[in-house]
Amino acid sequence: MFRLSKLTDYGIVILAELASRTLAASDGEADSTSASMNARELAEQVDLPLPVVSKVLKALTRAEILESQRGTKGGYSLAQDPAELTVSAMIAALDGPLALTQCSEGAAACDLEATCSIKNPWQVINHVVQNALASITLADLTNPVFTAQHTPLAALVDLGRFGDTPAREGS
Amino acid sequence: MFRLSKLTDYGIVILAELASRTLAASDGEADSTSASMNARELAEQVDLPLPVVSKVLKALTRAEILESQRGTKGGYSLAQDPAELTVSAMIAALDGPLALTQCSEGAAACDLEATCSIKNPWQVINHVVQNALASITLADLTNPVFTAQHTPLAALVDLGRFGDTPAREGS
DNA sequence: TATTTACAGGACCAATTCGGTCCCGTATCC
DNA sequence: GGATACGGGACCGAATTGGTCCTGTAAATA
Repeated sequence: MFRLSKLTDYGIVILAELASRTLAASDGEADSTSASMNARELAEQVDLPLPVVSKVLKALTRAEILESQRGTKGGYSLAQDPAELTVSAMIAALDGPLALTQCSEGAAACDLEATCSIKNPWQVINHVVQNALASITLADLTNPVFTAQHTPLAALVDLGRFGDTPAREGS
Repeated sequence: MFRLSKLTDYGIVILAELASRTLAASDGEADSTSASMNARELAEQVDLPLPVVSKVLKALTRAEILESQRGTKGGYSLAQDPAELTVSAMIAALDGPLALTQCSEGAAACDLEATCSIKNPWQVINHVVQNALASITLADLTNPVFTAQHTPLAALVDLGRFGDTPAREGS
């Protein structure tokens, strides 16, 4: 069904939570100090079982998207500026690298090589999707413009269209 | 791992085969008459088990991407102009509608509603990906520009605007 | 330094999904 | 009427996935 795993879904929700906390706490200095929350707090906040949240957090830490602090006052905090952290990176951290099709995984993974005439195009598709996902950052996700209920999504939606696709101007 | 199913993969290979046949046969009139091939021929051509190919063909027919002809001289042919048939449509036909996350599937599918602050952005992401996939057509896939081995993919990648390396990626 | 808190890393299992096969029905051609 | 081919599912084994749990290690506090 071409969907990403629940873990990834959770992960992004969690990151969004952390990002909004960070935003709420410090104003001027965005990436210097991120809010720190431990697994339990986050689990409550997001209303998911602790073990699950914990699992996700570990994975994100391993991917260096989060930083962890052990001990009594331990917890997790963002390791990157939300504006630099792309959706594509989050997905890669939790779901593994984007690989829509066998062919695109690597050299000999696809045994249709001989007859498959569109090997390359698949890679192209991968790239297009990859880039689409790389064009959205965590900051975008927590941006009130998007969180509002009935927003002119159109702006961002058009983003994906190839003719006009500014929106990523901020880079 | 955020990949689409093998069935979809096969489907696109099959469609590409059919499209290139069509292209080879008729020149001027692109969509008026599409090449017709039966399941067995296609299976051989693509080097996949007949039952599998057959399954894919049925699904594509149901989605009205292909037209079928029964009987002795039966077979399948493209129901649409390759230039009009998008990758997104092919995927939808074989993998179901694009729905990256529970939230985006429909109203009450997601029980995190209360706490999930990024419901809407997920939909945005869906759309962005959707549009990325809608920007590539079957005709593109059979275009020699793409099928050539080491092609300037850059062209298409840039197509996505997002530039080759989204600046953010390399951070 | 002993104790408590919290993360790290896996092992593990149940449940779902996916890939692939098969079968029976119907339409078309000869 | 017989042969060919598509149509629609049922079905099953295999591979993932979602979720839990357990053992270790690091940090803070008394």
